[in-house]
Formats: sequence, C-alpha cells, structure tokens
Amino acid sequence: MMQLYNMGSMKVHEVARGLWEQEPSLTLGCKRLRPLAPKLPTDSVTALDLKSFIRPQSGPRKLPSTTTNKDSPLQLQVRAGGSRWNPTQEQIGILEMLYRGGMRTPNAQQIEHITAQLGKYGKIEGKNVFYWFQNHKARERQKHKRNLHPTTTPPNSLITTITLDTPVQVQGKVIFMERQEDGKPLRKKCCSNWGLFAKESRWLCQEEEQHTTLELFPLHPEIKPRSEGVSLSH
Amino acid sequence: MMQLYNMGSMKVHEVARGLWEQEPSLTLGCKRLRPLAPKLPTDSVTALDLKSFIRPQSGPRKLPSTTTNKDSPLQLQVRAGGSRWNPTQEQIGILEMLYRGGMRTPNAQQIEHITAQLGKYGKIEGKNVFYWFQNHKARERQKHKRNLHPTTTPPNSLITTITLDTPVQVQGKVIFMERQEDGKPLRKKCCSNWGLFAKESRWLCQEEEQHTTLELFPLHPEIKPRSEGVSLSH
DNA sequence: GCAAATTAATGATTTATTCAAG
DNA sequence: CTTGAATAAATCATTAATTTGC
Repeated sequence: MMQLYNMGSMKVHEVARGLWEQEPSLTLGCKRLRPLAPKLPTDSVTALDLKSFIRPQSGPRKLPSTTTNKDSPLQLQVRAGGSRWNPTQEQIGILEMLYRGGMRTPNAQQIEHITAQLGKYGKIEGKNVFYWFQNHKARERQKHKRNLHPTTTPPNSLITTITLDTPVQVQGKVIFMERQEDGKPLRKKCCSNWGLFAKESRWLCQEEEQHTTLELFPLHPEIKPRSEGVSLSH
Repeated sequence: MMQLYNMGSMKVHEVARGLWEQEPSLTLGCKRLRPLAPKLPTDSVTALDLKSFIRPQSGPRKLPSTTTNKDSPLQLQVRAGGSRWNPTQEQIGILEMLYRGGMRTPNAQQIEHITAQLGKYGKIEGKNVFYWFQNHKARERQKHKRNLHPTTTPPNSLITTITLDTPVQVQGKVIFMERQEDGKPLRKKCCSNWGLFAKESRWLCQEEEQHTTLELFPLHPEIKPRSEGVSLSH
C-alpha cells in the first residue's frame, strides 16, 4: 500500500519534480507545469477508492494550478464534469434516522458501513455520508440558534417602508414596488434572512441597469452582515 | 470494495440497528449501544488503508459516543494510544520545498505520491501530509497577516490591565492572575488572536468551577468577534 | 400552462479555531 | 512553545423548487 512508485534513490528535488509531473496539463502558462511528462502508472486497484473517500478523485473544486496563488487573478473556477451526490428519499430517511438516533460524526468504519447500505438505494460514496453529517449537524445547530433568538419582527408582517423615488415596501420576504414607466406593481422576493436598506435614497428600476447595489440588514439579530453590500439583480 | 457486508434485503430500521452494533462497547450507559452484538468481519484487506487516509482508524479525538451530544457533560476526551506523526528533517525539507514551489492543497493522488516518497525517510501516512499542508498554509497566512497589521500593541508587551476582584493582566498571549485563596500566581494561555474582557467585573478562579465565560476582543483590528462569548476552561 | 428567471436548500470545500502531544 | 490533529464555522457552487411574465 502507498508505495506505488518505486523511484529508488531519488534526490529531494527529483521527488518534487515528480510531483509536478502529476499535475493535469492545464496549459495555463504556469512555468512549473510539465504536461509532457509521462503519466504515472495507476496499477493499484485499491488506491482509487482510498482517494475518493474524502478527497474526491474528480479533482478539487478549484484546480490546484499549483503556481497561481490566492492573490493571482488567474484563479480558474473549474469543476470536473461529475455532478454532485443527489440523495434519494430512502437515503435521506436512513441518514435522518441515524441522526435522530444520536449519530453525529461517524467514524470511518461506520461511514463505510452506512455507505454500503445506502448504496442499495442509489449511487453514493463515503465522502457523501461524511459531508451529510457535517452539514446536517451544523445546520441543525443554526436552526436551533434561530429559534432561541426569534426574528426581530414577526415574519410575513410589515417590516419597514423605505421612502424612495419609486415606492417600495418590504413586507416579509417580498418587496413591493412599482415599475417606473407605467406604475405597474411588481413583486420581488428577497433573500429570507435579509431586509433591505437603500444605500442612497433612490431605486433605479430601469431595464438597462443590470444591478442595483443595496445595503441589507439582518432580520435575525444573530446574523452578521457582510462587509460589503450585496447586489440584487432585477 | 465497499460492500463488505451483504445483508441482503434489510429493512431501513435494520440498517440503522446494524450500525449501532458497530459501536465500540463503551458502557457509558447509552441505551443505544449494543456491545453484545458480534463483531463484524473485517475481511477486507484494502479497506483499512482507506479508512486511515483522512479519518484515522484510531478513532476520532472525541469518541463519537453517539448518544452524548454537545450539551452533554459526558463528552469524553480520549485519544487512542497511537502517537502522532513525528516528521524527520528530510520530510520537512521536502514538504517545505513543495510549499515554496506553490503547492497548497495537494489532491489525493499527489498526497499518495508524496507519502510514498516521504516514507523513505520515516513512518508517515497520507493524512499527515494532508494536515501538514493545511496547517502550514494556515500558519503562514497568520504570520503574513500579523506582518501587515502589526498588533495594536507590540507583542509580548503589556496590552491592557483589567481591574477585577482578582488581579489580572493580559500580556501577549498569556494571562497573569493570582489564585484567590492563596494569592499564588497563575498563568493561563489565551487564544493567540484574542484579548480578554470580563463580562462582569469579577473573575471566579475556583477550581470547582468548570468554565468561566468571558467576552473576548480581537487583538488585531481585522478579526471580527463572534456573536457570543467564548468559554475558556480553567 | 410553460420557459425563463430567481430563490432556497444543501452538497462540497476551505478557513478558523481549538486541543493537546512532545 | 511548537505543531500535529481534529472539529466547527464560513464559504462556494450546484441542483431542486418556486416564482415570474407572458
């Protein structure tokens, strides 16, 4: 296990070079990529499942690209073709039962077992199970917090009225406003956790304007606003 | 791979039960643990390395204990006997070279390869490589930030003195205080990025008190405080 | 009703924080 | 005090649902 490549007495720098040679040939102009290097043999049968357990074999969300760092504007956002896990009702049912039963962070053996069982109801990998518990735990915790701190105003009731060139009201999650040309009423949904706050006291409702930047304020006290404004597209 | 246990046409509740039966027999009084169930056969040779890749087979730091949740005072802190990775100079050298070369989050195949190479210089697992890059990246970033925004006050110098029943000073990362009963000086480590701020103007320093909740404030201006106080255990 | 647009939900990753071995 | 290990929080990205505007 693990010693797939017997490179004998390689020196340190050769080890490093060998690793770069494994990079996918992206032709990004990165000086360290060596796409011409021969593909390393993947003769190990067992190692593949190993890789897919947590680190997906479909490659990282952001291609490593190894020479472009955080600050680089190059940063490609590529996700390999494979789509994400789409759980079936049965799978969710079992997972929720396990969760209600008290399971939070299953260990590797448990994950393995769960995966094997859930595999009967649809395609699934170990990492999906792992992530499901992580996310479910975190989101249940969020929900719980939300319940402790009730919303500042009751939902679906009038929150506030913003005085603008175009009449706008924020009611629950829905923004009521009128189209400027003909006065026809329009409704816009708003992100559930956020109220609206106009940066300047106007609202441009013209078609040619792609985005209007608005300040948002949290409906729930525990939600902290981002540093910059959020843009809503019309 | 993955289908180690052929349970045929199990029903959902049987799947769930089967999973509990895999729990280690902790005898914590958890009603759902079923220590009497027969150990499942581990006839798979390859699955073991799979488990150890990220999720260590030695078990999570906190035993899952499946029925004790966050709020439970039971929370055992057990780390399985195996000691942690102790990297050799050669290993660190190679890893640092790779890091300087631009590698940040190696994918599974890279990890596999690195592990194989570093294995020549000492015992090492894939997860060690994974964690090393995670930690090194995070700590380099910290160092970098620290350099951009010099601390509000120079490190290792007195930051502030909080007037409390018990004399307390915050000096660098360390809190100096005196034990209430005998006045014996105590030092408490503090999270590196946070100063201390007493919620109420007192500090209970008795051994029988398990936790003292304190408000923290950021030492660096760019760090945003959480919504609630953070508890430091004595 | 339906296609396009938008939102909410949630799967997948990354980053921050904490703990504790050595 | 350093740093390996682990967990929690934050964030990103994709898909299912819902709404919109004919």
